[in-house]
This record gives sequence, C-alpha cells and structure tokens, in this order.
Amino acid sequence: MQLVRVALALPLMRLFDYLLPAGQRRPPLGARVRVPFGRQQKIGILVDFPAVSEVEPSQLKQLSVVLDQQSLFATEMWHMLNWAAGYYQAPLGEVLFSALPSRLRRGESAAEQTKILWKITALGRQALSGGELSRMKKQQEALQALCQAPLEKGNNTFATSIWAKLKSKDWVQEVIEEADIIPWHQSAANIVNPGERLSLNKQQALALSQLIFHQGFAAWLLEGVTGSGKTEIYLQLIEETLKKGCQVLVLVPEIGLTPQTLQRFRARFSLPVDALHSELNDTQRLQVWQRARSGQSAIVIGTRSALFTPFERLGLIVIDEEHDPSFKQQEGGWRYHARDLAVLYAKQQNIPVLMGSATPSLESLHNVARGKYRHLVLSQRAGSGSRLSHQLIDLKGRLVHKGLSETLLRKMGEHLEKGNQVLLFLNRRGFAPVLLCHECGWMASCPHCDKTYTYYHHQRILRCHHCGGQHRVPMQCRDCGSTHLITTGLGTEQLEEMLSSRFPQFGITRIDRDTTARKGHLEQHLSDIRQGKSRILIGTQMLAKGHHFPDVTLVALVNVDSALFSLDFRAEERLAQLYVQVAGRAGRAGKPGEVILQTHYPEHPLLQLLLQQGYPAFARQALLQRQSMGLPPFSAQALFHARSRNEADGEKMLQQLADYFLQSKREKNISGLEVLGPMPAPLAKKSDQFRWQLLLQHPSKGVLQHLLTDFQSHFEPKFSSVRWSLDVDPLDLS
DNA sequence: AGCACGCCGACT
DNA sequence: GTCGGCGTGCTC
Repeated sequence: MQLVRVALALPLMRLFDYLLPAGQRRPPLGARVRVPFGRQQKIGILVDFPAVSEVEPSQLKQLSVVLDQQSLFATEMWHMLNWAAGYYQAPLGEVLFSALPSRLRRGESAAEQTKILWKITALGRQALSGGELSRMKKQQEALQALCQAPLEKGNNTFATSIWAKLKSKDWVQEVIEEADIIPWHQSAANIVNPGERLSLNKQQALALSQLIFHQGFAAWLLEGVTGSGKTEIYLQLIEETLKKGCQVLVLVPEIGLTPQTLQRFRARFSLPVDALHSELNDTQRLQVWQRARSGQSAIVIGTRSALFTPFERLGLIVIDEEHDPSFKQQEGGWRYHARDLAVLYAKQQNIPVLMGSATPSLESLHNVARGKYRHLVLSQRAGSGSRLSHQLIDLKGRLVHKGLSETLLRKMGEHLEKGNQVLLFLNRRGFAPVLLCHECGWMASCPHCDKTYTYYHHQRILRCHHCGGQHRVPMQCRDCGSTHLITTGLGTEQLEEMLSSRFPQFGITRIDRDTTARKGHLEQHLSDIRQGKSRILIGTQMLAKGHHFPDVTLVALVNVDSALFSLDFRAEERLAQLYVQVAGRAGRAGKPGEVILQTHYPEHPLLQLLLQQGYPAFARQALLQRQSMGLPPFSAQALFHARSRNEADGEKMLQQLADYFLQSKREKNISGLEVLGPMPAPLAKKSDQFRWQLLLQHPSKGVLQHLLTDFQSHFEPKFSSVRWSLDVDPLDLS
C-alpha cells in the first residue's frame, strides 16, 4: 500500500505517515490532505512518498480526503520553504502552513469561487425613492451604493447585519457571478499613465540603465539619500518588468503600507495593483492569493508575509526600506527574515531583487563588500530639496525643562513664530516610565512582569507595557507607607502637557500607540497635522517613517542616550537609521530645515561621525567595530528562548543545551563556537513566566546551521514544563 | 497546538 | 462529596 508523509501545523519537528486509500490516485507533493490525528481531524500537506515508515504498519492510519489535485506551491516556492524550514530550524508544517491564506489552512477550496454579489431589487429602489429609510442610515447608504454598482458579499464596507436586514425585506438579492479569469497582460491596453512619470537625473538614469541592462538574477542594493528618488527608480524598473509580461512583488515595512503609497502605484500603473495589509479579512487575503496565482494582478504590494504570494509569472521583487527590522518575523514559531528569503527566492527564479534604503543595514552593506549584492548609489537629491543644518545639544549641566534644553525651546519658538511646524521625537509613551517613593526608593512595578509600571497622569493609572496589565495609582508607598510618591523620566504624555503650557497658542498632536490605538485615530491625527491645525507634533518611532509633512522645519530627538549605551549591539545602527529617517522629515518643501539631537554624550564617536560625515561613514566605522568584536554580520548567531512558570526550570533546560553544545564543540573540535549563557532574558519575567536565553555564535553560518541540525536530531530536552524556541539570526536579543 | 488523563485545592 | 486548575503525555 502507498505511504504518504504529511506535514501538519504543529510545533513538532516531526512528520506523520499515513496510508493512501486503495484506488485513490496519488496526489502531487504540496497538495493538502485531511487526516485523522488522535481523536481529531487535521489538514496536512503532502511532503513525501516514503518507501517505508518508521512506524509499525499496524499503527498507520489511512488519510481521509485528498483536498487538492494540484500542488498549492510552485517549484521555487516549495524549494524556498523547505530550505527555510531547515535554515530557521522550524517544523516544515508550520512553515508551509504559514505561507497559505488562513482559509486554505482551514481546508477550503483553493479554486477561484464564483463571486456572490448583492444587487438591489425593484422593491429596494422603491423603498429608497419612497424615503422610508430616513431612520436607517446604514441601510440607506448600502442601497445607494448598490445603485452605482453591485457589491461583493463578504467583501464590502457594510456589516453583515445590515445585509441580513436588507435581505429580509427583499430590498436586495444575492446574484451569483461566474469567475472569469483574465490575466492582466491580456486585458490591459496600456501599462502606465505617462503623465505621472518623472524625469530622472543623471545618477538615477545611470542606476536604472544598469538595472534594466542586467538579465536574470541579481541582488541590488540601492542606497539613496532621502529625496534622491528611489521610488521613481522602482516605478520605472517595474514598468520595464511589466512590459515583458511579468508580475512584480513589492515588499514594504509594516507601517509603510499607507494609502498614499498604494495611491502612488495605482496612479502610475493602469493595471490591477493588489495590496496585502493588516486590515484585509480572510476572504480578501484569499482573493489576492488567487488573483496573483492566476495572473490577474500585475503588482502585489505587501508586508513581510506577502513574500509567500504565489505568482503566475514573477519578474521582479522590490524591497523598500530594506533595513527595516519589521522584515524579520519576531514572534511565533518560525522567525524568518523576508528580505533574506526574498534574495534566495529570486535566485531560484532567476529574477532580480531590488532593495532600497537611505540607511542600508550593516548586513546588506557587508553583502555588498563580499560581492553578494551589487551597489547602486544615489547621493543627490532629485528635486528641489534644501539643505539641512544639524546640531548636537549637550545636556550636561544645562538647565533642562522636562527634558528640553533652553536652546531647543527657543528654537521651537522661532520656527513656530514663522508659521512652521515642529516635530519632537521621544521613544517613550505615557507620562513617566517610573513612579517611585521619595522616602525609600520603592518603585511601582508589575507583579506579573519584571518591569516598572508606566505612569499615566491623565487617566490616573499605572500600566504595564509588557503584559498590558493596569493598576490604579497607589496613594502610598507599599514598603514604607510614605505618601510622597514622585515620577522620574519623561514620556510623550508629559512632554505634551509641558509644551501646551509653554506654547498655549499652538495646537499639539501626539502620536504614539496610546493615542492611535483606536481605528481611524491615526488618520485623524495625520490629517490635523497636514491641515496645519496642530503645529507641534510629538511622537514615538511611529511618526518617523513614511509620513510627509511639508511644513515641518525643525525636528528634534529629545533623548537618545539609552541607545548609545544599550546592551544591544545593534542599538547604534538603529539610532543612526532613526536619525537619518527623522532628519528626512524636515525641510522637504524647499524650506530650510533644522535637526537637533539632545544628548549627555555629544562626544560619542559614532554620533560625531554620523553628524559630520553622514550615514555611509558611520556605517563603515560601525562595520569595522563589529568585525573587531566578531559580531554579526561577521558571525552568525542563534538564540534559544525558554520560558517557564517555575523560575529554575528554564535555566536548567538551557544549561543542558549549553552542556550539549560545549560537548559537541569538544568532540567535533569546532573552534570559534561561543556558547553564552544561560542568562536571564532582558525582560526576565513576563506575564508570570520566567524567561531565560542562550546565545550561540560562530563565524560561519554553515557551521552553526549544521550544529543546530545535529542538535535537533540528537537532543531530547527532558523538561516538559519549559516552552522553548529558537531564533536563527536574531535581530533583537530579547 | 489540541486534547485527554490525572491529581490536588475551594466550593454548591 | 464535586468542579476545575494546570502539569504530563501523545498524536502516524
């Protein structure tokens, strides 16, 4: 009897064997099957036809149903995902399933369904003109929309309850529309709206011609200063690709997929452009998957996971803001880097991948130096951008008002008086990060996490930023009973309060996760800023990217000292990238811009280098430093995380791992392997769980990967109470 | 991951 | 006396 090997969406490094029912035709690899699993049924993906099974033949069960007659994965995607499962040490099932839209994970049909449309009935038109709907606003709106065009069921802006009501009154009806699949290159008359095309300067033209001239795979790093016109190069290269009848995938950072970004693509190309963003529902996600696979969409724009979109004929991958950490999956089972996988995938497809950034990651610059990536540099601003002046303000011994120096406050006044906007960055929300007892030093901290509570003055609560827990503000110190409780440190809420009394005549908008948590609030704030209602903008990192505020002429980083002396060796790189990004917010509309950075350590060599010679010089120096310390990208890292209820168990388990790796090192004579830990995680306790970690480092990625693969097959940790995970190429040591 | 089994503490 | 908390073990 035919055996099949199936990958299931489980956190187990194991595959499961089943029997193919007699008479069942052998399905292709990559097809889904439904299988009995314990006393439940599960969906699995067929990954092999083994000749023999390690399981007793009597223990084997038959699979229940074959769900696909064709593989859901094209060959190159299949190779990439299989490789990724090995490289990231993740269960194959988890990897394969994460590449599918959730409706397919649940076993629904992969074929394009006939759409069900809502259409208005004659009765509905009567009701609408008869004016009986004046008190049913939403129903009225829905009917009016239907008068323009039918809407798709389950894929429109009206709630299902509205449709249920309308249907019960026979004002609308469901009409089935046959799916007709027309690839975009058969339906499109012309590709671009030429009026939108910008002319290129010499540097841009040279870069573009290199991109166009090159055939087949190449990984390009396009390093261009803010305003140098990277996007225009993307767009013109995309145009060339489309002309060849190929589709294009564009990957953007998590917060980069704004309506404006999308608008720019849709305005340029008179072709179907599909976006994969967080607000799509499962049906819409499946539709994009199908449209790309059948060739109906010409361009797909999305974040990290859009990499797994199947294409009928992919011709180019563009990765914007390639340095952005959100391309690395940080949570959950398998922690992949979409940029790194995209390069591998492009190589397999023999197509180019274009990565752009004003501040490339040190990893990518190192890949340029090693000859893996080709470098394109745009050093000139394309438009009429004006020059920026940069200034470091030494906070040492200065009079400081809630974290702002007199100099900064004075400059703010000057810029505001001229009718311009001012932007302040502070990477800490809430009023203050600490509430402490002035008598004994006790600090209010979260009982579930090893962290102090953040104090919220307006709401009079303490909030834990790690587990989301809340507590009312205590009146007394819990240790000594003193009522003299004070805050220390500065958050955006406090900054806003201070500035509103200092500059009462100017409107203030604060943008952080607290003020934008509710849907639509971010858009509202941004529109207030664009209309000039607010003149002082306060924000965390959220405000640093993507948004374009033409009237901002002064940008200040209120406090960057924590990044200069962080335990995370990437903190300086992040700060430099943030600084350049933030500086890019100032003076974009021809007005002279000013950038101010406040610090207690103005003499810090990397800060000096960054301000005096710019990001490329900073990056060169930072790379030399990484090299001398043997840190990535000059070594590979893998980070084990362990968490447990019991404080000791996680450490004990990781100690076993450490012993295992040290033994391997001795036995196999692996020089250069470093085993660091176990050590408490930076957040040693979170949500009542104790967290430990163990870091492995070796100069060679290949050696480290072999070691990890051996470990997976030889080592059986004996701690079932410990949840552990592995992060290959971690970006955050937390 | 689910799901069952099994073992102890606080409840109608 | 039971309900239910989560530790442990298993799934082809």
